[in-house]
Amino acid sequence: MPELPEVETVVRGLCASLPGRTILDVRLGKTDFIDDPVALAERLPGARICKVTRLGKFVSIDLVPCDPAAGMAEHFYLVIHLGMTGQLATRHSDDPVPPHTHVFVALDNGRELRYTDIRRFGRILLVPESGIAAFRDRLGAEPLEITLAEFRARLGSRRARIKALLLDQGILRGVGNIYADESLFRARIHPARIARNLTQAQLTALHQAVREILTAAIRLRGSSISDYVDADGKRGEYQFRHRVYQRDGKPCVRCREKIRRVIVAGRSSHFCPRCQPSPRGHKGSKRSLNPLMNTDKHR
DNA sequence: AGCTCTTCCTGAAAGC
DNA sequence: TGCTTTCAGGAAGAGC
Repeated sequence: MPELPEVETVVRGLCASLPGRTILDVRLGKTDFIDDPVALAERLPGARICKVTRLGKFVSIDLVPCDPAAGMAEHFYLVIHLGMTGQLATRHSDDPVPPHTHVFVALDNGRELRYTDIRRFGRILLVPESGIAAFRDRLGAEPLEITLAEFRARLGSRRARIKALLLDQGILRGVGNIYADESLFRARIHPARIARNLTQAQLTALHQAVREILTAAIRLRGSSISDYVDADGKRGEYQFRHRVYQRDGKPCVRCREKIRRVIVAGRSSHFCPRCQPSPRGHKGSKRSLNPLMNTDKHR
């Protein structure tokens, strides 16, 4: 499932093949995951691809319309979220087409950009130049760029569970279930901890853990759990480095305790019960009869 | 404010 | 064996 490292890997692949190309034609299969399929089919042909970037888990393709008559044409952006099973790849037009391929963007070099998505949880939309700043702003901070001070400010005062906040794209953009669990394990923080009850040291550790985990995952071209492949159809290798994600029942690499899976914030969460101690008073551990035991010493 | 539930969708795996 | 059921999950929206 594509999260920041997977999308970053796809974007790097597309950067090698798309910029400078002109779009000749668009063909669409199922369109229920496309914001405005008519606009897509009308506006893409003739447009030139300037660059490809990542915005959290979104791929953003910067386009300039072909409009020789009207000199200064406004850029627009083809923005793609890969959802759970989305794949973006450039292929030769006569390469075999995998099932569930619903968007074909023909390029001026005999190749085409294809979007394949088994479950169609992905999204495709067009964003005008005038809307791209607002689109970016309603996403949270880039996890690889956020400073410690800003990280603390965004998370440290919240009453929600830390796992829910890590997954909230309006706070941090790009972290999903795999890297949230892996980051919390590295920082030794239980996923159900309330964010504002964490110590400054724990927030610092988490800030660093998120960046280290994401950086390491990008280096290994992401995690291939089921369907994920990059723009060249290649699988990632970070799944072999997972310490907790989908390792429930297996021994913790640090202490040999069995990794557990629980639902936190509606999502399956994997953690080591010994390395990531449960919050006081939370179900699973006996609630203390002494109310003083439930006060938070750290704030 | 933040939680749970539901919806979207398909294929894999479990259940019978 | 072959059918049916269950589950998984990113994000958004409803309702509490």
